[in-house]
Amino acid sequence: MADIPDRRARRRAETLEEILAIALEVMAEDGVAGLSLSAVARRLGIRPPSLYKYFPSRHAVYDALFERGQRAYLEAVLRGAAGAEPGLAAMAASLEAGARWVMANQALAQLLFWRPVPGFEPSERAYAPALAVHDHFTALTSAAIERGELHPDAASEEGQALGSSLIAGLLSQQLANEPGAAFEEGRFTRWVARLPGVLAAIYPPR
Amino acid sequence: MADIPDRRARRRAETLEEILAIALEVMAEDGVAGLSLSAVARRLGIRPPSLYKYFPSRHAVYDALFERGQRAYLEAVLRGAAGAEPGLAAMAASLEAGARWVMANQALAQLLFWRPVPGFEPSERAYAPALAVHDHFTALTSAAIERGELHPDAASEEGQALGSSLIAGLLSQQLANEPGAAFEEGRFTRWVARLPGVLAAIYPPR
DNA sequence: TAGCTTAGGCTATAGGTATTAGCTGAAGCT
DNA sequence: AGCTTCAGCTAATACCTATAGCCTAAGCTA
Repeated sequence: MADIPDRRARRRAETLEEILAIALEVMAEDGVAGLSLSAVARRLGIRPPSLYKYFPSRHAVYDALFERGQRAYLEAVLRGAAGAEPGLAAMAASLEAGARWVMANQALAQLLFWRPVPGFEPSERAYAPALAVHDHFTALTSAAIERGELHPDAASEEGQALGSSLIAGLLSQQLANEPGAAFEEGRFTRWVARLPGVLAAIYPPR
Repeated sequence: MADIPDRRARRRAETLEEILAIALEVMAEDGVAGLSLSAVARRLGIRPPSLYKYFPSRHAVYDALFERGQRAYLEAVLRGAAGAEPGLAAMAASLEAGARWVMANQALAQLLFWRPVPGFEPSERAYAPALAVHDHFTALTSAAIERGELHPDAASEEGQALGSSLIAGLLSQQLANEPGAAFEEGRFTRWVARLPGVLAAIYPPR
């Protein structure tokens, strides 16, 4: 009773997970915008309309994936910083952890950061973790400034814009040009570890 | 006779142009991957199958747009550099001209640089101008090095990777976050003019 | 000018997609 | 034991790309 509080709900949750996992498979094969509910249903062994018992629309599937993706990315970025000395070292660790996550979850990353699906706009709820990621990097920047590793201007709006563009640029280039390369060998990902140094060169302390 | 060498061919070419122009409109409204030949036919006032007299497939339309886009971008980038002093000044002018082109042709730029259409791979012919763009920026870098504005390492593979990531990052962030902003006001595009300075900070001469 | 060719439109059709409506059997609850 | 509800189903609508084949008029040629 308390052991199996709601059998049906559990089975339902399992099926839901299965659907999302298959959707990721399909996206990895056919591209993010190429996700087809019919293909998902086929692989799951049911008819397409039955999927609508779980998600009200194709966009709802994207939204669920978007939310899980943002959460997972946030967690990766936070865990990356956790073990490191605060300041630029933590920033380097966090950026690298995030970049590794992106390279390991390319289809999902494209959905999160490039919005390649025509009519899809994530819900506020799904977008929330992205704000936490932003706050996290703002905090890392502030810590680096306090430690005298960066000029205070690095925390300005323009500094944040440049910082986010740096990592976004490296990853978008890596995904577009060498999606299969290992993190250590990627022409672009190899720069990730040096990104805090780049930032320090542009915003030298004092 | 020599005046109107082939009337039919001219009309055909006109219709072809019209189709591509409408396709751009549709892409701007419904997203790059949301291009529908039926919508194009509807706006042109013909039935969808008639479009196949002009293009053998939807991908062929993308390919024609891709080629024209690459050509136009190449021209923008070359013209930008043309009036400027060689070296970093020319690089700044060229980057800015390219960035302005991207912001003015967002749908096309997404097709060119982000490949958001599931099965679409541009033909070699359509891709050719992209190689010229690459060569152009390599030449600009070399000139800057010769003038003592950059360290020779800027011409290395890793230097080129960073340079292309810098501009790609700024533009992808601008398009994703403030697609409607004017070039001068964009939080990210405002960095474009300072990009050569950034490069010089990372690869200081001597 | 008369006749032939063909480009560029059309309809019909096949097979794919998302989505809605409504039926049904069985699982689970009371 | 009976009731409820859930999770599947089929059928149908309204799109989409793409192919096959018809038909007309524009344009070329004898």
